[in-house]
Amino acid sequence: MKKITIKDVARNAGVSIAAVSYVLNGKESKVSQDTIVRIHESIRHLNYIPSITARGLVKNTSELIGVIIPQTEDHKQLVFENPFYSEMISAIEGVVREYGYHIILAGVDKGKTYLDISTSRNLDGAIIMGIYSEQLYDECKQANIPIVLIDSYVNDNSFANVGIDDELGGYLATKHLIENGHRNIGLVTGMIRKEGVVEKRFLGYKRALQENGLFYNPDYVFENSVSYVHGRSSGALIADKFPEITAVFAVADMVAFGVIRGIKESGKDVPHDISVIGFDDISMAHMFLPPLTTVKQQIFLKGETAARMLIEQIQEKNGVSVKSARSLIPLEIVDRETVRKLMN
Amino acid sequence: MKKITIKDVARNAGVSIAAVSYVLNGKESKVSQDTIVRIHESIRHLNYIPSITARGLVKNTSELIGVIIPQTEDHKQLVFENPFYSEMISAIEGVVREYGYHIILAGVDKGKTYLDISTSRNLDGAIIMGIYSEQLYDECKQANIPIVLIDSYVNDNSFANVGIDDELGGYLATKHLIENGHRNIGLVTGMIRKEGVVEKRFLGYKRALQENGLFYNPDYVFENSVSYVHGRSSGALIADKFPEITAVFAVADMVAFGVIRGIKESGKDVPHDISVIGFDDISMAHMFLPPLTTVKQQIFLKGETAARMLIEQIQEKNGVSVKSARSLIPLEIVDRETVRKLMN
DNA sequence: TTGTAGGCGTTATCAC
DNA sequence: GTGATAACGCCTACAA
Repeated sequence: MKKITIKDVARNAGVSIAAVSYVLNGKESKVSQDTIVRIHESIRHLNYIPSITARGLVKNTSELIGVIIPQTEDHKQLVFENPFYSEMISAIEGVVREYGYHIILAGVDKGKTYLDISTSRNLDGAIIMGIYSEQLYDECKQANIPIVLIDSYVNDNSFANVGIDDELGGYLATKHLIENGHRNIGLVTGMIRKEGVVEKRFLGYKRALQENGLFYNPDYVFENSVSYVHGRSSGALIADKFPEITAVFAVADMVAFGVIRGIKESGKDVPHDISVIGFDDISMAHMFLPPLTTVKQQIFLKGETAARMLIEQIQEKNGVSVKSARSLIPLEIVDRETVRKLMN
Repeated sequence: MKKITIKDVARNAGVSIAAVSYVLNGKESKVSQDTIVRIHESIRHLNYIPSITARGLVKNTSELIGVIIPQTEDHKQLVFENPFYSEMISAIEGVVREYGYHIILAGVDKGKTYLDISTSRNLDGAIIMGIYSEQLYDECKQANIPIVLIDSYVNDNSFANVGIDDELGGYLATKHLIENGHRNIGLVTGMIRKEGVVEKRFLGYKRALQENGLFYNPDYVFENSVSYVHGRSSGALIADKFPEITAVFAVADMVAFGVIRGIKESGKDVPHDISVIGFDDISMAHMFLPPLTTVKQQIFLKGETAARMLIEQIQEKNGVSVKSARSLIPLEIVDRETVRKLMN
């Protein structure tokens, strides 16, 4: 089955290759009405589909957008256990497709660096979710294509940026607990790294305590990884050894699920004995039992925004590149059934 | 920032373009030891990365694999609410990357057909999950590239195939319920379409009933969509109006979550009043409360297998293409806490 | 062993 | 309006 090319169309229509290319690229003003229809006919007849590859070679584009997402520790699979990422990708894919782009999904590997795939594939742009080593960002700069970062606090105006105010989120979550009468509030969290999302939430937690005259007790922060298992063991621990803790703030819904499980396994009830608030509002949050009270970030909107910003940057190749744009998605508490009002 | 090409490397190393190309393509036997090292040095020095695009043009490859996944009704987003797909994609991406391929994620749209993206991008292969219209499969055949179908019952040996024995799965689930003493078993399911995954599970359900001398009651099947919401309303309905039903088989874990929610909202308990078994064993199944009893299909293995089969097909371009391979992933009941043994 | 040159499918610049 | 033709970056006979 021979591949049919622009040449075939030209021959079939009895015109030059250039003519075909013109109508293909909307420069129909340069071609007579007559040939236009002849060409269109041939195209349909031959079922011709232009090769993006070939076009890319000359135009130096690929209509491809890289989406980098975190991987599990062992670098074996993408971090998809957390639906957070899939929801975002879904959003990204949707808008990007509108503009004729496709996304290429990749975890960054040991051997192949990001830069490799970016330049070898001639990516038109990239969206990077999560936090990585300095090295990655350096590579990104070298790649020299539009990039938007999601949920990153690197302060580099080579990149556009979309995220949320994580500090505020942590603050809101904790305040919500406090307003419901809780005084001893645990924090179950991943590793608190400088300038990381998790650190900000932690900071918000501390600020809320402080503003309300509560004592910050380091023993109440259970720091390990943003995972269900860590949540689960922490939940059990809290239920067993910290009877004074009446509420916990988990830095992600997945963690919160674990916490609730752990608490229940220790024979206590959520929210009767211990209240729990999560963060993210992944779609599972409202399906969970009991439905999870959480800090809602509009994941879908976040992905959409990132994609829109990227496309914009790609298409304005010429104009003043408004690189260092920064977009903050608003936050909001969704009060469901895992936080109980303490009366006393 | 000028893009550096093979030409630059050649010049820098003081050799011909061909020589560089040779060492790049492992035909080092055609080049002297001396030039090899010179070339390697230049490559590293210049930080040269070959363009897959350009290579693709001549070799007629793209090192790109299309992954087609279902979309929501409105065609606006990918069906990622169900983590089932993300888990599989993660698996696919992992193995495919090992071989230097990348995956391109796309929903099939109204305008752009699958064929469009396949030929315009020059895909090396594709993995298609789910069920589509005849038209898609026709297009696939035209595309004339290796394709493996996941969870499809189209009987066409142009395609390799990986799936599970859905009929058996439905049978196992139902039998498990029966073995636990249940007699009136509801089925909550998506649309039962000819030759669809869901139909098979339904058939298995019927067979189990029959083999155990139970009456198949059409009123007990709640057919609508494979979704949480449908599960939820069905659960409520069953709890309210069908007191004789003591167990339900939900054709997907997501549905089961909904069923359980619906039942609880109607003031009944799972599994005390009504038992529920799901299907898939997505990772959320064991995190749910109560942990879901379900038919485990090894989602990760499924994706991996599909990817491996595809790669194999792609790389054997020459040899007898073993297209119509079919791989069945084994099934197994995972007994957790949503099915109760009835004593009577 | 090394280099020259044609070609992969497009686009875009020129002459005609 | 139209059509050669030179790129784009790379691979690979074929010659040298």
